[in-house]
Amino acid sequence: MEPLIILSGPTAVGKTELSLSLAEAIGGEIISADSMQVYRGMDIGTAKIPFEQRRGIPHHLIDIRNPEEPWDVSQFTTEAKQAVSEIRSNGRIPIVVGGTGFYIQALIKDIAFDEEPREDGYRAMLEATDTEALVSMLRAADPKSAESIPAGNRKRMIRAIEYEHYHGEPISALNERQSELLSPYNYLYFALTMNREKLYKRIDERVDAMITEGLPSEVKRLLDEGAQADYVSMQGLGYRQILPYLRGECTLEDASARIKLETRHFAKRQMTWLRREKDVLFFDKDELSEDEILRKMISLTEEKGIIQTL
RNA sequence: GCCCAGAUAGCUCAGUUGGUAGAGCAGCGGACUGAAAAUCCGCGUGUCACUGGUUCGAUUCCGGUUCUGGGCA
Repeated sequence: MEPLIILSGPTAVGKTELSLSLAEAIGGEIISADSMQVYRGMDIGTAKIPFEQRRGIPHHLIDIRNPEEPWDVSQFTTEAKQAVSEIRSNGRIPIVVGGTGFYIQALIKDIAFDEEPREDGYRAMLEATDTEALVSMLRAADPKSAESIPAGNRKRMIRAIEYEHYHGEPISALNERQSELLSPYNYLYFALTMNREKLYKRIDERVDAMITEGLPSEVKRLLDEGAQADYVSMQGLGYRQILPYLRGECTLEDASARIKLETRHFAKRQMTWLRREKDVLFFDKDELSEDEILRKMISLTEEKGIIQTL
């Protein structure tokens, strides 16, 4: 089985810093599991680590798309798997680092995504359909999903209907089948945590720093280069909330407060996700120093046979 | 100093024709299989400022006190 290390945790908990030390210690390369750092030119708002600070460690899946290009789990698993084999062929250890739990799940379970003719306008049709009609369509296409997806969640209803339309099978059946998949990786899933109040404070400080470093001009530059508000990339935290400010609809303070608030909500959702995932090994930064965490991670890595001790 | 209006959940406020109260936001919990930094679901006891009075019963009515706005001097 291919070895794989995962390092996750809520935003602003300190994943990036630790990932560098870990990679140095075990001869690893980093694969970013971050849905926003893939975009070029979106640096400040995504807290992307500048090239000069990477200590020579190769980082994969960062700056690989332009803001107008769509990016999703399916593309992530394809490219992440390529990165894994590339890293392995160099005799190094892949370390997946990031806060997008959905991507990590798809990768470690090796979920297969079949081709879909996405450009046929079917989704656009569903998006224009009113909620009540969507509910009936979903009941007909996939009664199980109709029960588990709340009618308020149009996005997931649309996906379930769309999936059945393309594949002739309910998405709930696919999920059941794939939930039993065994991972092809010999992996360790690490996650950092921290006292909530402290984490929220770090988020606030980080947002203030982003504003100081010029987040508004970064967003303005993206717009000047043609970015549209409805791009997936422009839904990112820190980007979405700066748009009304640039349109003169609110003050910078309002926008900043909004980013802080929504980033805190996001961190909370990330924690919910991680708590539910099986095999996650949590490291509490309030109880352990950076060094202690690193040492523990390394020894677990040895025990698991991911790296050999000399 | 006088007049007026307020004082209810962490915040902004609604309400109770007298039977001890409820929204939004925040906060907390949860879901999540091709947008996931997305999208969605659930959770509301708090000396109803304090203090006397009327009343079977007051957060609600009346008096006083304190505080906060606004106005007049």
